[in-house]
Amino acid sequence: MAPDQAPEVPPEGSRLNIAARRLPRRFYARPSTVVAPDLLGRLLLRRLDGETLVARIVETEAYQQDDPASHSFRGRTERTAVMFGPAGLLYVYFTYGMHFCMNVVTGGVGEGSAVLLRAAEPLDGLGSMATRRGTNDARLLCSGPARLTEAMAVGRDMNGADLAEGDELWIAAGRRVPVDRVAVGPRVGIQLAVDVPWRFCESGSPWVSRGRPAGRSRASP
DNA sequence: TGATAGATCGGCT
DNA sequence: GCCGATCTATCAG
Repeated sequence: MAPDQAPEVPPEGSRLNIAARRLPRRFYARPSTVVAPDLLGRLLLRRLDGETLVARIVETEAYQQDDPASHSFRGRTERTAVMFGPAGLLYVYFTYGMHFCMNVVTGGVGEGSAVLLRAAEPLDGLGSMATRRGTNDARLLCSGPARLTEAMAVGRDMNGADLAEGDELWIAAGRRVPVDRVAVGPRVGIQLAVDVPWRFCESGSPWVSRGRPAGRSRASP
């Protein structure tokens, strides 16, 4: 820990207070390109075995149906059905034969839009996350969509979970990242529609995934 | 420190 | 069959 950093640690009570405010369904019932940047700084909470894991969202990506890179692009299938459901549901998919990623469904029913949760800053339950991730490096716990999903113990069984009402997984208001500290860039791992800058992350955050927006990468000591 | 290949399997062409 | 909203290990410099 660097003494010169002097991070402002909020009192326990204030953190709990912030964490208690669950985002309502209407928060998600907006265009994915609006919800995605608005999710930065929010708190992702997971109740697991009597413990509550907490992670602060620092990176997201927006997807829409008229988007060749979106799973919903080719219309509704059994796999992508949740994406076409009501806003606030969780869409979990399996990829590359070994990884799960999680999205929050946005917009209206039948719209097929969602926001991919790409990275977060672990706040509580680090031990539990570390065990599942198989590493003690805090930066490697949630800095990537599949990493975040594994750290939060989200799997296929969580597909379709309701973040607006369920008690296993939800998102609390936290503190929104100011617009001037939101960095925008092209999405990661996408071959199509690379010109669409729908990736959002907290500027300068050490918790974002690798493959940062090209251009500014201020050297780290 | 940075780039590259391999792992591994479900969904879609 | 092929490719993918990824991660990790390994190799080169």
